[in-house]
Amino acid sequence: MARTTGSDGEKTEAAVREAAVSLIARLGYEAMSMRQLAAEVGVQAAALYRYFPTKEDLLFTLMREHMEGLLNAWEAARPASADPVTRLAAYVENHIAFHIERRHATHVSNMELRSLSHERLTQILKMRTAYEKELRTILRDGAEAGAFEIDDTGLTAMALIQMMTGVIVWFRPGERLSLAEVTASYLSMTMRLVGATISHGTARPSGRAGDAVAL
Amino acid sequence: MARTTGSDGEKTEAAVREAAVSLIARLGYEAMSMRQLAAEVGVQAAALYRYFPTKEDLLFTLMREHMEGLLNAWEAARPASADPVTRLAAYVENHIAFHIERRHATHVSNMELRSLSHERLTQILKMRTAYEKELRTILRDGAEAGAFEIDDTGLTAMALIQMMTGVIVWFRPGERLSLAEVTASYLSMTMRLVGATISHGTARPSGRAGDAVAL
DNA sequence: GAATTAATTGAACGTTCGTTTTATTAGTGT
DNA sequence: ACACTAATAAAACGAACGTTCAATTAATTC
Repeated sequence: MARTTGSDGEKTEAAVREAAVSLIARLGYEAMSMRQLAAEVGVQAAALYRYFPTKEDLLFTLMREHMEGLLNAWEAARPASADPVTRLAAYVENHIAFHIERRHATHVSNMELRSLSHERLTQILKMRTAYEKELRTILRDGAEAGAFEIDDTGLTAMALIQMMTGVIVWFRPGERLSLAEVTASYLSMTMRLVGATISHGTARPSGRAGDAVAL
Repeated sequence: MARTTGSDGEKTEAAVREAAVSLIARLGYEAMSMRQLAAEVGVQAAALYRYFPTKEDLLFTLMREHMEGLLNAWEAARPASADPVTRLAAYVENHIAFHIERRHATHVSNMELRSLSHERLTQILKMRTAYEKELRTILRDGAEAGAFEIDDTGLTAMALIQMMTGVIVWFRPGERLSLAEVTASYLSMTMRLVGATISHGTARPSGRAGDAVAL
């Protein structure tokens, strides 16, 4: 046989991407075979090579677009305000919303870095560093303005990002906690962690707030 | 050829474990071949099967012993005191010390869970859950005693563990920060995050402390 | 409706994988 | 010195891997 009725390149490529993200997140990049991916899409393995020249190209494309999406989301969400507390809150809210929305893709981007070539790894890490730098800048500005009390800006940024990203490990939509509740809790924890002393306008979560922070 | 001069089963097995942890951490379980592992040990691939019946058995052994080590370390480090702040501090110190000391093994235990059979995965997760429960208990006790201010015990425990474990991603011994400095910073961040209000005896880190906590 | 292009199949290629089998040598107990 | 066991090498197994190629059909263009 050959071309099948109703076949459409764009649709197939989209299906491949979607299935790949899900399969790689579940099995891991090395454990997923091209034949497995093809079967998930409902196509023969050879057909995949019309859209991605190699398996690694497919992985890299998924990762690059994920990171670009993250940077774009922050670009769109970043507030005009110079108030560090507001900026930090926006960063936390955007980070959690984005990562919960794209749990599988985040998993792939965080776990499969070692399967990239050196050059492509560098490219992805550059984007990641740029994103983290945004947080460090907010923390430094806040510390200098006296709004935060922070030991070490770099260390605090890493701690916060790992804490927030970790949400994708245990959070399942529709379970005990809603996205809004989780976000509110993480916001509250973040503000305490950085010793925020200035309040901002976001609504309060379940009731308790910190001593040092009024949310 | 066959048995080589000076060959010793115990030494070979230890060398296999060590090399396996390092290789799996660097390449991933699926990407590491038994031949590669054998070459690292300086032996033929077939020799590995004298010590581990299958590749998955090897992985499972490494993981199980890592988790047992973690639980034992906490058992030994857990303070007799009932003071939640002291107990939380001990948990944080033990967690960071253990994970930095065994960065590679931690990486393996966190990243390669999906390569285990269902039954073995359950076994590892049971140990992990037991360890996390220790933290939840401390947090709940502290909250009930009024020593902590916590929104959600489970969520806070996950956030703390992910924050602390994340240290292995960026920490490199002998770089900018010492283990003691990192531990002190994480202790400080932890205490603020849980809204600790009671001080305890541990020495202060670099200078700044929180508003809510005096360390 | 013929020519062209797009999408896919089915079969095959060489390589590598985890694992098994058999043979051979080093060490150990007597 | 001799039997026995422990530790390995060497070779081979079938299966699965990523990828390529030629053939074939569906859709599109003119």
